[in-house]
Amino acid sequence: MAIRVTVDVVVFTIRDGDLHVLLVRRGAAPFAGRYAIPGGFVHEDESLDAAARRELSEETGVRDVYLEQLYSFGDPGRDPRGRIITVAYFALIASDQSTLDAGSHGAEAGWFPVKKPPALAFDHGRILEYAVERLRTKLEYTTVGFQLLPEKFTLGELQAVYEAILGRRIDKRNFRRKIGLLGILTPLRERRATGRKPALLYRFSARRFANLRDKGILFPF
Amino acid sequence: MAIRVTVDVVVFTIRDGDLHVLLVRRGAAPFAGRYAIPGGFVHEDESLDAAARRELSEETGVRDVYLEQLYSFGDPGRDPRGRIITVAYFALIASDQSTLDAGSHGAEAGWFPVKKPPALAFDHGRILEYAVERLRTKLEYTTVGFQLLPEKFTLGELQAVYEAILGRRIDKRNFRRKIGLLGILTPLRERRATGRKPALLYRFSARRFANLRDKGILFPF
DNA sequence: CCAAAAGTGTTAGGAGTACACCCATGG
DNA sequence: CCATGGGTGTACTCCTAACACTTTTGG
Repeated sequence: MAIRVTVDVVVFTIRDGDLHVLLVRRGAAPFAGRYAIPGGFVHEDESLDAAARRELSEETGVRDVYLEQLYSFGDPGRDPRGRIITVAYFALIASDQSTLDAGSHGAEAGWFPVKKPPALAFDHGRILEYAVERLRTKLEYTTVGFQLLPEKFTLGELQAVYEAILGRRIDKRNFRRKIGLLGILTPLRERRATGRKPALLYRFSARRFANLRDKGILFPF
Repeated sequence: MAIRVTVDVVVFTIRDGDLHVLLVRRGAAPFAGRYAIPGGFVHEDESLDAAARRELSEETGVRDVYLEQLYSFGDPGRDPRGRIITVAYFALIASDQSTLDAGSHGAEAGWFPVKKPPALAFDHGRILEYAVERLRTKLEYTTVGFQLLPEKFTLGELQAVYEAILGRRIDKRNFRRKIGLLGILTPLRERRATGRKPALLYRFSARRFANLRDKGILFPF
């Protein structure tokens, strides 16, 4: 029997100030009833990236998200049904787009806090840990953090994303100064009452970032 | 026809002060006569890591090297023989162990400078670029650099490794001070005449490194 | 009026970078 | 004796981290 290849996509979003991951409940054996990372077999005529995007859109209805290949898991015995190699991806969804299409596949899908995930099927616990670790690392030297926010956001929300993923508090003044120095945020003429005092809204300026990105700009948090 | 899976291993070493990569000349079509990154099909009962180690030892006779999974390449059409997904690895061989077993597979294998590699088969040019980029990145925040040196080495040799891979000169005094601050080298009571004045030999102290590794120690070059 | 998040500067310490000369040896 | 890499210290700059109070609004 041949080796088969799947892609699994670890989808993150921020909900209620905490990092959450998308999981689906398995209906059939093995691991019936357990939660698993969404994924499926790679079609013979599609690239790995395309397979990941297709699975993601089938499971959640979401398109045009940030998607990045993570690692390939291929130990024999990781799937009792046979030799299955999984190319794992991770994806980020803005918090205002994280409502799920009901009934895709009839599968029960839901968001679970990364701090306390349920027991997972197969070796998916390991895949999830790996994805969280990668997300933390990338947060510090890329702009992935913005992918988790709506187009317009406050500085408090941006800081909350960093704190949720890094798992520690960041000094507000230092955070704002450094973000300001990067010069990649465009302040808008709008405010939003996220707390009591209305906060200024910003938008990520991809244009300004492109000018600097290959110069080794770091996010020093 | 099913999807097949290979592992390819991008093997690096330092020769004559420059970064080199191990390539094999293809005997059969497609791309007969071209050079390619060594690799082969994953067996059904072995893990991806084990497959990479096996391929590496079959091609070079080398064991116990630093090996790390790189990325999986799976575009349809990347191999004219059919749908083949390649899990790429990179490996580092100490310069004193880079003599190749002649005649493994009867394949012509040899070291080529990464600065001016020959034209490569398949999408192996892209895989090589990806591996070089990863090596550069990892050099700056891990101890992979030591994998390219023999057990005993001089500070000049260590600096040459960094310069070869990063492609730029490093100030000698700054380099030595920072390496010294890390406290991960054990000075030996031996010297070697690598230039004219005999230089003190050092050994990498994995023990001391382990104490610090999870504290975010960086190699600031 | 009170709770809650917004917003704002300064300082001290540490790290990075630039820079030049003498030493020991082999040929 | 000379060419070659070995070996060493200082000063300036910049980044980081620590730190507290006033403002605005909703309830």
